[in-house]
Amino acid sequence: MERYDFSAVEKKWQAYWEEHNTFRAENGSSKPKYYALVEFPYPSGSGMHVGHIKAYSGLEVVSRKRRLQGYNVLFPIGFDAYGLPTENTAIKTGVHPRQVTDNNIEKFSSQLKRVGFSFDWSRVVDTTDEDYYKWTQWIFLKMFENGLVFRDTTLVNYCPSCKVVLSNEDSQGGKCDICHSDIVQKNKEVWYLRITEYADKLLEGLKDVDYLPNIKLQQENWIGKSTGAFVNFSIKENDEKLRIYTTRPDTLYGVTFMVIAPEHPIIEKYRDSIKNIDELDAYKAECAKKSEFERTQLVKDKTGVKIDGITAINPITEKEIPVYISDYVMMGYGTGAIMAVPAHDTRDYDFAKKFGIDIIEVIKGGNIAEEAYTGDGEMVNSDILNGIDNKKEAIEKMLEVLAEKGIGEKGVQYKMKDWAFNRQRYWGEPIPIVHCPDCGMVAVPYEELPLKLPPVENFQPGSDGESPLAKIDSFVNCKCPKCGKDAKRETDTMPQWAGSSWYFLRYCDPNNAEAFASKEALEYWMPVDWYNGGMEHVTRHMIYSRFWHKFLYDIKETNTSEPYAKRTAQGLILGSDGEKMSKSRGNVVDPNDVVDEFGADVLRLYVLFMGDYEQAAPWSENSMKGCKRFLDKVWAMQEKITEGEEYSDKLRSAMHKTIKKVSEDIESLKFNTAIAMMMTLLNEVSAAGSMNKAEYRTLLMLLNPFAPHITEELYQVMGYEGVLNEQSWPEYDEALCIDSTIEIAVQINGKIKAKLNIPAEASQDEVLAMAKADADVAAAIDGKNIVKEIYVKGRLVNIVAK
RNA sequence: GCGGAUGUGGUGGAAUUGGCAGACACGCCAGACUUAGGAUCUGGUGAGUAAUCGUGCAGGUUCAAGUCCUGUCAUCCGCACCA
Repeated sequence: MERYDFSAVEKKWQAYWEEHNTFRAENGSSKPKYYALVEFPYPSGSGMHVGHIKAYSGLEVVSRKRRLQGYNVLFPIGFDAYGLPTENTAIKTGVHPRQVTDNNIEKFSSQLKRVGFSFDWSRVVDTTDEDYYKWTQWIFLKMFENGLVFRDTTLVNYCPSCKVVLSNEDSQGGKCDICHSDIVQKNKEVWYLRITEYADKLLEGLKDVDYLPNIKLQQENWIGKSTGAFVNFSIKENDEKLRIYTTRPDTLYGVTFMVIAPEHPIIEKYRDSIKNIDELDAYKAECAKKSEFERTQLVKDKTGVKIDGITAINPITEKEIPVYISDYVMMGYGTGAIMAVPAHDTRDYDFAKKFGIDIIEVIKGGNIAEEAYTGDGEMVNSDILNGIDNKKEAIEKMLEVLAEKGIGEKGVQYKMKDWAFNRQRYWGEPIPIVHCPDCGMVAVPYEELPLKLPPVENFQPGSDGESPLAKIDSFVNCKCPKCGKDAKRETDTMPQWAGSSWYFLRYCDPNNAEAFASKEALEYWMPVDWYNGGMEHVTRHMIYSRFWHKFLYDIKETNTSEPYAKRTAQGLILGSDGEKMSKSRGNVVDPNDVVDEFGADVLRLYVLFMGDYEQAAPWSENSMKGCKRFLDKVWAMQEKITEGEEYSDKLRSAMHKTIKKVSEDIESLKFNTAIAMMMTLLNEVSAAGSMNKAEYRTLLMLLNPFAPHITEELYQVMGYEGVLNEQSWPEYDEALCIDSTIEIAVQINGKIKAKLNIPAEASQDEVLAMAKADADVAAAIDGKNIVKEIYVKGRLVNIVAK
């Protein structure tokens, strides 16, 4: 036997798979289909790190197992290549983003191929490819046609460093998701997708899918549905109604003031009749200086200014109440105005204390002299509601009253906001809209798609927040598709998330020139059976892509309402220092280095063995050695294989148990214990001296999805028939997983006193008799009364004696 | 503040869901083979001399608790003045 030359063997089988198109998925096959999807990478200049490898290895194992189980498997890969880092590289180096992208994709592909992933390389998609983004634009136009696209001038999240407007999702925590600079607020006209129209559908759809519970929860929280009421408060000085949203209509009797956001339009409208307008303007200016992040920090010390000239009337008590502006009320949620109930809301309480406003208790149960009471209880000081429970009855009753009097109605609000859909940068899909002075916004005709990204000299964005495209006259100036007059093209591009919102559909039929995918292909492949990716994409990419897919379903372009039947998430690989891997910390591990030193099979095995797949785990080169040793032992075992077409008596139950464990653990992402079980089997074999041909063959089959190169090679070396990847997954028999003799523990009063080898079939009485015959046990119960005897089949005996 | 997760040997982590805690692996110790070992093989390895004690901490339920209940602490990750 020669020493295992992993490098040569891995190259050999990778070449074989490529030559034989081993992992090509077949459209229209009669086999059952299985669609396993992993998140396609952003091809950055630094290449992949081992985190990518872990992210793909999970469904890689599932895919290889499914093929052995007789499925026609679609396990595709592609590149989500539009985005700022590439463009920034282009600006810095002067190399065109197209070239940068091609180089990076090349690098990523070669890294992936070296690991031996069984992707269908004939279906690679690249979101920056004209044949791909043609359909991204096409879907955008369909949305435009269906009223889901609009422009609005609002305060937007703007990153001064990247010079782009960001969505809420991209500016969480007040930091730019790309460069981590502080976000500032800017008034700008930008594009939006009306994702809020799908809020309910996105929420409802979660009932029908198999996502991990915490993934569902995160999405639910992100959508943030709340139910309550809209109530109109009259203004004493004029005919205006101040409309508010509340989830607590039960507390209307406790409303002692109102607060509106500093940007609330009512201030501008009644500017002339507000006596302290200078003071309000000064406060507004003060607020505008704060970043969104500062403003949303929960602060105990509330600020605000009373509006002198606008007084509201509580529609239930008909009492006059003051109106304040304060930055703790946001224009972006509800109506930008609130009714304040200081007795039962901590923010209103803080504000009332500071400004000396009345606090009226309307729900019993707390001590409002000390703090706001936000719990439930019996209504007081509330006229018609007195004495009833606030949750059970008061809300319902108040809603009836509001409806009767015509001053309010039931309402629903979402935390999710419409999707700011634009970047003022070059490297993205051009938005296919023309601005015509007469016709307004006009869609580029479908037959003119793709609207190609024009070549430019200078990718640097304008300092005024204009896209570099705005500087190219030949691109900007065009004719209106509707009336033919001179018009101007939109120069914003789409945000990074656009291309990834539908890529899983393109994989089904990647070369289709007539449609984003054929109906037949979608019918056959969709939905994705299992989607695995990172937790960080649960509230962005996942929500966006579900939205696009649901829209396409509604216009009858797709056949399933949900794109992903099942979703799981892998844990991060941390650096060996226990910190998140990052270039700046210098703890990044390059898969190429590992493949060079240990081989692809060891890398694959280790990323799955290092811990719970769904949990974060630190990288350890030492631990990886264990995987290397295991594969070396599997290799060395070839010399000790004896003849035998059936499992031997000695190893039969071990074989069945191993098949069962590995088969089941793969399905529940418990790769670490699946691998441990195979190691255990090999240890047992080493102790027994040998295994036979049938047993070895099964071990190779089970190990194949994890370590495909070495197992294929051994399969060939051993002279088994055909190639391994064309065989079938081993079967097990539940009945044969049981050993004939088992060891059980004997406890006296819960303490272990002895171990006993018994026949598996022994009855309770027989086992107890055997237990009592044991010398240690007999000594322990000598002279005591046996109170209770418990036998847990196959596990233990517990005798309670006093 | 709200929500979620996690807490087990020197380390990464197992534990059939209430039934022998520490599988598997790393590391370490001893031995073998070697001119050599950061290679390989064999054995040992939670703590304690012992009885015993041990799953973040304090209680509780149970014949039996890492697992269930109550309280509490710590770490990590989301969201964050959401009316």
